Amino acid sequence: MNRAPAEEPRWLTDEEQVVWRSFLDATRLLDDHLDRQLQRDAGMPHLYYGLLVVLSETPRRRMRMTELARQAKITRSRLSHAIARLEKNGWVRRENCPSDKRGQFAVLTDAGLEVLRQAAPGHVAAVRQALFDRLTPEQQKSLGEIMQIVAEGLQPKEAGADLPWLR
Amino acid sequence: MNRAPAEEPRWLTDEEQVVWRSFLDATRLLDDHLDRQLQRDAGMPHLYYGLLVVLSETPRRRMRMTELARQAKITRSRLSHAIARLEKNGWVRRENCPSDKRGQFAVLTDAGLEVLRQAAPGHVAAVRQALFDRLTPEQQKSLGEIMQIVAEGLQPKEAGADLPWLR
DNA sequence: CCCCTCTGCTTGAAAGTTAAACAACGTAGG
DNA sequence: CCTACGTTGTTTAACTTTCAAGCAGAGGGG
Repeated sequence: MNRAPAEEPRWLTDEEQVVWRSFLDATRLLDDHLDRQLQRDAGMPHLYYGLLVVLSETPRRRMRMTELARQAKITRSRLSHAIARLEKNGWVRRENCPSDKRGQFAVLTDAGLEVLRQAAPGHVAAVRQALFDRLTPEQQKSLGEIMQIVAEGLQPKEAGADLPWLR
Repeated sequence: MNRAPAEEPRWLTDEEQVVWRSFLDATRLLDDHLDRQLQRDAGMPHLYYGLLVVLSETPRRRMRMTELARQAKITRSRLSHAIARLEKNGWVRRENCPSDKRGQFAVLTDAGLEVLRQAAPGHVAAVRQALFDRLTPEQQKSLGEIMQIVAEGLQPKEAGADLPWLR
């Protein structure tokens, strides 16, 4: 049997600790801030807003469920519930996929596009004010590179990877 | 009456869009990843683990509820629920504050400390593997600076700020 | 064609979070 | 004192997310 190696783990250094805490604090606060802003101004959480945005940028304002889950980095289950709620609001409707009878499209309705148009300016302003306006161009660039690396690291190309939208 | 200015909002540039999407993707994936890791290895979500960590670093392994909420950047309501759950697990217990009869301390139990000890190595490893090991020292430094700025920007010192732990 | 497996998506229950209201205590001013 | 108001923490209900099945259609041998 495999005995656990029981080596002393590589704890975070003091500097790393500080970085990590700042990261947790910033993301928690930012998430909270944007969720609140959108709940107030658009009547939905940030994630749901993001789904509408993705749909709005798509050729016929529609996308297959799994693909939408992949873009949003969430599970299909979560997406199912979210779309159900957005459907109840009249902002999204479902359509069957002609080529695969199991498939569903989520389609952004006119009402959905309208809600987006209403909320977008306030939302961009909030994002700018909380993030971009506080950073130098170099920091913005650096942030982009870092986040790109982390995001890619967490969605490896290999088969069998534990990706939310495949759970 | 104030007429809305209705100026064209400053939309995100293409570069900013890319940065912002990467940020959302990375944080969403990382959150999911660590939540899963801790749910599997410690039987609790990341946030709850963080509460135990904070308590463990405190003089007598205890902290007032509001102060704990402030450190964790969450609402007192959320904390109340979280502590109730951790209490049910036997990892935290509540104690009355002698000097203020409204006050409560959350106290880390021995069992709580033990669960932390068990889970900590795996958790550090996960954080390293997903974040620190992928970044150069310069990037780590930059990330720290950026996150510090964002976090501070979202918790202004002025009275009347909408901070989660004061809601 | 049949069987088996895989894929796409949904469902219902449990767990976690939010928002609003509340009880109880502290505190400052009259 | 005593009143008014702020603070501390909890509670309820509504909402969101997760987890574990589950169902129906696609796909690939035999």
